[in-house]
Amino acid sequence: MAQKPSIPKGTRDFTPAEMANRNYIFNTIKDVFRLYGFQQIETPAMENLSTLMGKYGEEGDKLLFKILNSGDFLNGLSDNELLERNSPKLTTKISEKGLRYDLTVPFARFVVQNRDKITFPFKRYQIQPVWRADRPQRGRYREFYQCDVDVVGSDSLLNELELIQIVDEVYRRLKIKVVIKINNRKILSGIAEIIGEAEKITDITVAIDKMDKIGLEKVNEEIASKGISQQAIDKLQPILKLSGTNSEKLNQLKAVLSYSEIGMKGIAELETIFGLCEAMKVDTAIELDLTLARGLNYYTGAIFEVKALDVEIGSITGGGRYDNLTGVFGMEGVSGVGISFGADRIYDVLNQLELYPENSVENTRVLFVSFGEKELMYCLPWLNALRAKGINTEIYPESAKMKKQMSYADNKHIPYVAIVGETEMNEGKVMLKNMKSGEQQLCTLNELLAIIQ
RNA sequence: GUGGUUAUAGCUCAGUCGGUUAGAGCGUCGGAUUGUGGUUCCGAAGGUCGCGGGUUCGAGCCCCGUUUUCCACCCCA
Repeated sequence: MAQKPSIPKGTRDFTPAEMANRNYIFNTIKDVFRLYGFQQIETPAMENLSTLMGKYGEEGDKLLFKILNSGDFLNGLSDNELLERNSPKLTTKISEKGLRYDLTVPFARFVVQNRDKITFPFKRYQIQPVWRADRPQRGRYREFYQCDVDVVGSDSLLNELELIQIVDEVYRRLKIKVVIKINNRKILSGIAEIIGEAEKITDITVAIDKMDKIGLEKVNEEIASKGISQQAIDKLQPILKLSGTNSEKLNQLKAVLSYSEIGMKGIAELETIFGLCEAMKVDTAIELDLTLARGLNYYTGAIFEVKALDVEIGSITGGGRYDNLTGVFGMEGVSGVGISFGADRIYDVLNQLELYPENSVENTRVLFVSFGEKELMYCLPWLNALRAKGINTEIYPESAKMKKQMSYADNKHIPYVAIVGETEMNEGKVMLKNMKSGEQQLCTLNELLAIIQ
């Protein structure tokens, strides 16, 4: 055998059956997005590296797939530069493009670049693959789809509400039980401020984000290792051990954060959002979770994460508010808030729970079986007529044996087979076989339509 | 990037202590059945045992390297 073909690690092929299931997810999500007035855009798979670099932290830069310049990419490089073996420095000289890492940064770029063509508040959705040079493992791929919805150019917390409603509706339709975890970056900032470590906020949030995984003790260890004083860590404890309902937690927080203006603002925002959700009777449980920090450093207000209740897979949706995302591209003062559905993880969840609907509408409804040139010419107008009625129809393209043609129909789960031979042609009919019951009858075109429609 | 793990037919996997010609199920193809699939029966094709090197009289099996798979960490959807 020749060399076995393969695909890059962390990437996947999708069979027709798998695509039917994936499209079910994408269509469900899309339908809900449109229901709330969001419009679709697309951006290129590759962006200039200058757009991407520095937006995801230094870790993110490493996880970017970089595209080698075309042609003689070593042209203009001195031998000295090559001998230095300084990869990051060399990278900037031999690669100027990279594959997108998420949809949010390209979207920010899009807004800045197309500001003359869009009306604010701009509500867009975007469903495209993103790429990360990560090491793949369960629920983690190097190529995966994100389904982003964002609103830019509006500070209103109504947007946060609508995003929560979208989450609520999407997972209701997909029949996945979830919990929405919510937090607010301003509260985290307030906490850092109160304990006197305002500038260590990132370290603190990264550490407490791991609360679920490694527990209180290890979180404290990690915080300490970042050079935060024991005194500050002590002050942090009551906050990490918060309990009760959302409003109980908020009240406890109010007591702790009363001297932090920003912290109190975060609390007020959360109270508003909870109030709105209650008024709108959002079904899904919403849980204030201070350990929710998320790595992306551009969130400034609400932070969301959605976890599936019945499957262990990490978060399947995440997002938040970022006050000045377009600022890095020279457009100040535009606030945005958005969330991203991880289609591939949702796909894994649905696979594990087998929650797909039965009807595969995309499938062929009728297969014509025929035995030769004459029969073929007889069938083709029938195919035209059925397709004109919007019925998915195909004909087996070779005059193969009946057994083979029937097996083909069977494997493709085609519910009806129309058999055409001498007898049928003489009568101007076809023999229609129901593949499930095995019954068959001679039909005119209208009789056939009546049966299969 | 760090640590561990895996690799045998298209797929899922057996393969004893290192011993002759590497097996099964499923799938594919052909036949039983020239116009009837899903069930059954018969038969066939399909392998550089991931790749490269080493140890040995002899390696799918042991050793080294490399690639790959999966898992944990980092990080994340």
